[in-house]
Amino acid sequence: MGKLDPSASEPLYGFMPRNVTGAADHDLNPFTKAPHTAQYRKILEARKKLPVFAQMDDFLEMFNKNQIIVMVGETGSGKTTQIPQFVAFSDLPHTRGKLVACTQPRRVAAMSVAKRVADEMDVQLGRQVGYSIRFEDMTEPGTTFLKYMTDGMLLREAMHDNNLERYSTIILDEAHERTLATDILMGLLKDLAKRRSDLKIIVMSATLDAVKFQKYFSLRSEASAPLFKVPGRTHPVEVFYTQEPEPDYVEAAIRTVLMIHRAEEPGDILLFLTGEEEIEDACRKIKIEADDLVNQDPDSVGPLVCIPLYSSLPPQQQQRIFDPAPKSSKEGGPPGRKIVVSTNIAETSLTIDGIVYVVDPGFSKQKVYNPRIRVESLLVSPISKASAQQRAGRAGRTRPGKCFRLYTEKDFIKELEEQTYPEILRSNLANTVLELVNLGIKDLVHFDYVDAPAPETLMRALELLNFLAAMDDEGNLTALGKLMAEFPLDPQLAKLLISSPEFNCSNEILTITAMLSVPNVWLRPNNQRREADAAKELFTVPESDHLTLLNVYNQFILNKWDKNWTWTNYLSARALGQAENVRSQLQRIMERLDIDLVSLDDEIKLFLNVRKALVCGFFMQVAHKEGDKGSYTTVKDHQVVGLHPSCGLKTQPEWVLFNEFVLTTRPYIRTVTEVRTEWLMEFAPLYFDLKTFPDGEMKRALQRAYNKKMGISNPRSESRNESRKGTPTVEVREVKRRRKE
DNA sequence: GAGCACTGC
Repeated sequence: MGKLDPSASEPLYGFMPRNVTGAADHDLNPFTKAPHTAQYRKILEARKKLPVFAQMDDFLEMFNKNQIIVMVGETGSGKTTQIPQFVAFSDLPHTRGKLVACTQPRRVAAMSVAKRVADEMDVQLGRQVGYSIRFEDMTEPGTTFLKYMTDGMLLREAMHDNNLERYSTIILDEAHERTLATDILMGLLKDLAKRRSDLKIIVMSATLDAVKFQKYFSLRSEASAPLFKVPGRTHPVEVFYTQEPEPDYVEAAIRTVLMIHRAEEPGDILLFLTGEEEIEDACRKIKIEADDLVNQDPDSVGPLVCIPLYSSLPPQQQQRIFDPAPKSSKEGGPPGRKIVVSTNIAETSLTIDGIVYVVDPGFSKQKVYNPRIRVESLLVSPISKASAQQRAGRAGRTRPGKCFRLYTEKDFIKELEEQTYPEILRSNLANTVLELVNLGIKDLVHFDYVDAPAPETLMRALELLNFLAAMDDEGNLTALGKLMAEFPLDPQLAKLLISSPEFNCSNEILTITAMLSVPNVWLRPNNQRREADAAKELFTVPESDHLTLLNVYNQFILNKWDKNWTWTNYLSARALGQAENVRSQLQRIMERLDIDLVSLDDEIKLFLNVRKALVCGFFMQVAHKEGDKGSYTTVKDHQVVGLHPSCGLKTQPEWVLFNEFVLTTRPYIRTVTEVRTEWLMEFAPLYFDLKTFPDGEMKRALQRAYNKKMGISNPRSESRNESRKGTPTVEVREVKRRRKE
């Protein structure tokens, strides 16, 4: 029992901060003062069986004595639900108007864990226990004292409160996943711990990274942060390797799956492949071969269903992974089996119960960043040992299982990296650098990273921010940069949005920005490509894919009453709904920052202005047509690229501005708008400074435009919206306010 | 004439 003293004043109920034991066994709920429900007692019994529960007193002792703890617990230890509760009982944050925060890399995890913990504590979700994720704040200020949140959300909060004063303890969960946000938070918290001796920090991770984190979080150079260990609770998984390397991993995977189906005990199979196309293809082949097997030998081979799983699948189809395995085709016949063929989404984000066999070819698509040409691309690469272990673990969630690795044991030991490269080493950091500078970190190169990014990556980010006029030459954030950091957008998009009132089209740019921030809205089912392309054609604005996106969004809003509209037009209702959500969030931020929402009545002029505005954000992503084979060369980087086949442009204009550079079968630029030479020189004079261009077609084109401009002499353009001159002044003419919600 | 690993604000 805790130190219950009935005379003590509420709401402490006799608890002493940092001195609580046996916190769960009271008759009354100390937070609501209501008697505990029967459900509470029942859940409490289950909690008591968790490995971590037995270590509560040990944990509290270590927690009370130390400012920073590194904690490891394998799956099934209960750390994510229990540790934050132990901390809350020790901190009693509500008595001091503070909160305990626990971060998660994913939204669903933050939501579902918060719900579970609210039940465990016998309180209503959103009151004492809540969660906070983008678009949804399920907390009650003044009441909530235990908050689960996404790591990105805590990073946003840090921008407005550098000391994170509201929190008594911050718990970073799943730190081993090394998301960009977690990595930045680790750096910030390490520094913050020195300034706020009252703040406690717990870093929770899988076993392999613990020593690295312990060393990183040693506040005094001699002592590592203490480690608290909790055993996991999973079933054993037997691991098999191939004798020889497999030349074709998809073929080998299909063979292995069928071998399991024929020869192994009942139990579902999880096969990891790398992407949508590969998965759909493998499912087709498995289905054909399995049907063959059943036909040949119906007495010993049962039916098999093959279920694809990847993130772009509609939620309804994703749900199919929870369907039970098929029944025997006849009474007393061989049992059926379910096989899920999945991307990495089944490695961490989604858990499928009943999986007994895992087939792991050892590959996944991974993001890589090339700072030289500023391109992020996806590459099929070997996974890490940690990842292979995680995959194998998926076979042992309900009972002992087996994992078939389609590579040799020698390759596993010698060739696979220990850990997946952290995201911070594989990403374009333009956004992150803007965030860090906004957080007051000026010396980005010497910031205390867990793993420091390549200096060239940081230089590229700084260069971009400088060209966008977000930072001055001394590395300080400009007024414009401050505004840009307020938006959850890439710097180019933020700059575009902030510049758009100058062109009287901020309502339209707001829509385009939202559309560019969500997944692809165009659906193109394999067997209906022609119909889908024809449907898309009807929305196409010939000179600009950006305007096409604007058009689609506006039509979507006009037809919202029609449930079939998206479907008949081959559009993703999910993505369009997300765009609507993002748009309203961005609009709220614009209103808060007093950025005007304006439009023009004249559509021709409006569309021209939208294209001009695009130049203000994307002048660094422009390509010039070279030769007559339809190929383009990007400005400054001189990459030869083609217009992506999805591009709606009817001609091949001399200059195009693009949203992204994708490296697939060949280099493509995607989501493209035709722009004019004089716009480039007028709205990005420093980037398109003739002196900086080598001789060639591009320079000659710029020279022609320059001569023409000098000929007609336009003094106004000299002073207009120079790219390094900070916030553009807003001119409002012919304006009407629209969509004022 | 092609794709979208997965997250997050």
